[in-house]
Amino acid sequence: MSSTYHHGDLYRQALEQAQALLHEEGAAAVTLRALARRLRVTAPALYRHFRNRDSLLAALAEHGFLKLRQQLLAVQRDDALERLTGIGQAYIAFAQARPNLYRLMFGGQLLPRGAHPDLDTAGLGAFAVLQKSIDDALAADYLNGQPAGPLAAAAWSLVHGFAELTIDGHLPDEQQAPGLAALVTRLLLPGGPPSDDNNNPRHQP
Amino acid sequence: MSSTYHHGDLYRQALEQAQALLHEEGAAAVTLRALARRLRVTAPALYRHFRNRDSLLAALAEHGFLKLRQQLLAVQRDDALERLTGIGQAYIAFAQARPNLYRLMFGGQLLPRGAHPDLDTAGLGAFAVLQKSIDDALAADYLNGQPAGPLAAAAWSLVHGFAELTIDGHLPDEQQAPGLAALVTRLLLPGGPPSDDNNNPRHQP
DNA sequence: GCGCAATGTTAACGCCGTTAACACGACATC
DNA sequence: GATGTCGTGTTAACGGCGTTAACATTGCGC
Repeated sequence: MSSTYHHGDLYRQALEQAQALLHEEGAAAVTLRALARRLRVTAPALYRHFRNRDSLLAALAEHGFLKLRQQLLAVQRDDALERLTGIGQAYIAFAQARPNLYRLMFGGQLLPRGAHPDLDTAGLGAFAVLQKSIDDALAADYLNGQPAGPLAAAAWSLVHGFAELTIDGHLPDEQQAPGLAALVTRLLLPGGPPSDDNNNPRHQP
Repeated sequence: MSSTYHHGDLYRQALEQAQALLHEEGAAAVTLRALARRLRVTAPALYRHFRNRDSLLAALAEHGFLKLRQQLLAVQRDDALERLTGIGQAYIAFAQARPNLYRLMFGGQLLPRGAHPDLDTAGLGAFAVLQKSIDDALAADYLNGQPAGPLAAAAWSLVHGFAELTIDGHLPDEQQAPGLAALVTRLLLPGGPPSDDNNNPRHQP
C-alpha cells in the first residue's frame, strides 16, 4: 500500500542496524524480531536477505574481521619491530573499542567452524597481517631466527588473550592496562621487555 | 501421586546434568526446559533451586573455576620455573578437555561482571595460583625481577589466548599444537624461547 | 501493457524463560 | 494420632523468539 512496500535497500540497512544493536547491547540482543522492529519491517522479510539468524551473525563477524584487517594494515612504521608492536597495540585497541563485536568474532559459540567459509577466510586474512609483520621482523634479523609459524601463533595468543581478559574485566587492577598493553606487545621481542630502569634483559647480544 | 513427588536431591542432580549438557552440546543447549526433561521434572521446579537461567550458568562457571584452580594447584615441581611452565600446560589442557565449559567461563556474554560475586571470587582464586607461581619464580631469582603484576597478567593472557584460539580452531596448522603449547608456556622465561634448533628447554636438570 | 521475479506481509507452529496459583508430603507440635 | 506449616513439586498461562507456509504488492524486462 504505502510507497515503501518494497524497502529497496533492506540488506545494507539491516547490516548497519544489526551492527548498532550488537555494539550497544551485545550479540544476545541481535534478534531478528528486534532488528525488524528497528527497520520498521516484519521479521520474515529479513529471511529474503539472510538464511537465518546465524548467517546474520556470521556476516557481522565477517565484517569485523575485514575491519580488523584494515586497521592492522593501516599501521605503518619504518622499523619492522616497531611495526610489529604497533600492530599488537592496534589489535588490542580494536577489541577494546568494540568489545561485543570482538566477542562475537572469537566467542566460538554460535559459529561452528567451516559453516561459513567467507567468515573463515576473513579471519585468516586478519591473521595474515600479523603473520607478515612477524616475517618482516624475522627478515630484518630480529627475533633470533625463531620459527615464524609458532612465533606468530604465540604473538596472536598474547594479544588475543590480553584483549579478551581486559574487555571481560578478568584482570585485576585494570587501570594499568595501557602500560600492560605495551609490555605485552613487547614480550615476544628478543631479550624480553626493554630495560629502562628495573627491567633488565639478559641474553641481549 | 508417585512416591517421588518430592525429588529429594534435585539441586545436585540438576548441576550434574547441566554440566553434562554443557559439555556435550554447549551453553546454548543448557536450557531450563531441556534440563528439566533430563531430570524428569517440570521446568518451574528448577526455580526452587536457581533464581533463573543465568544463575544456573553462573553456578556452572563457578564450579569450572574451582575445578581449574584444583588442577593448577595439583601441579607440583621442585623447580619454580618448571612449576610455572607446568601450570601453563595444565591450564591449556583444562581448556582443551572442556571447551564448552571454558567458553562459558570466559565468554563474557551472559554474565555481567559483579552480578555473581561467588563467581568472581572463584575466578580470582584460579588466577591467584598463577600469580603465586610467578611470584615464586621471581623469588627464586628467575625472570630478573620484572614487575610481578604485569608479568602475571601477561602470562595469563598468553595461555588464555592460546587456549581459546586452539579450541575455536582459529590457529592454522593446529597439529603442531603440542609443541606450540610448550613454546608458548616458555615464552615468558628469561631469554625468550630457546633458540638451539626448535624445542629445547633450558634449565633442564 | 503484461507477466514474472523480487520482496514484502499475515498467520501460525513449537520452543524458550518466567510467573502465579495450586497440590503434595515431611515434620514439628499438641 | 490429628493438625498445621513449609519446602518442594505441578499445572496453566504469558510474551518473546526463530522459522515456515501462504499470500500480497511492486518493479522491471519483454
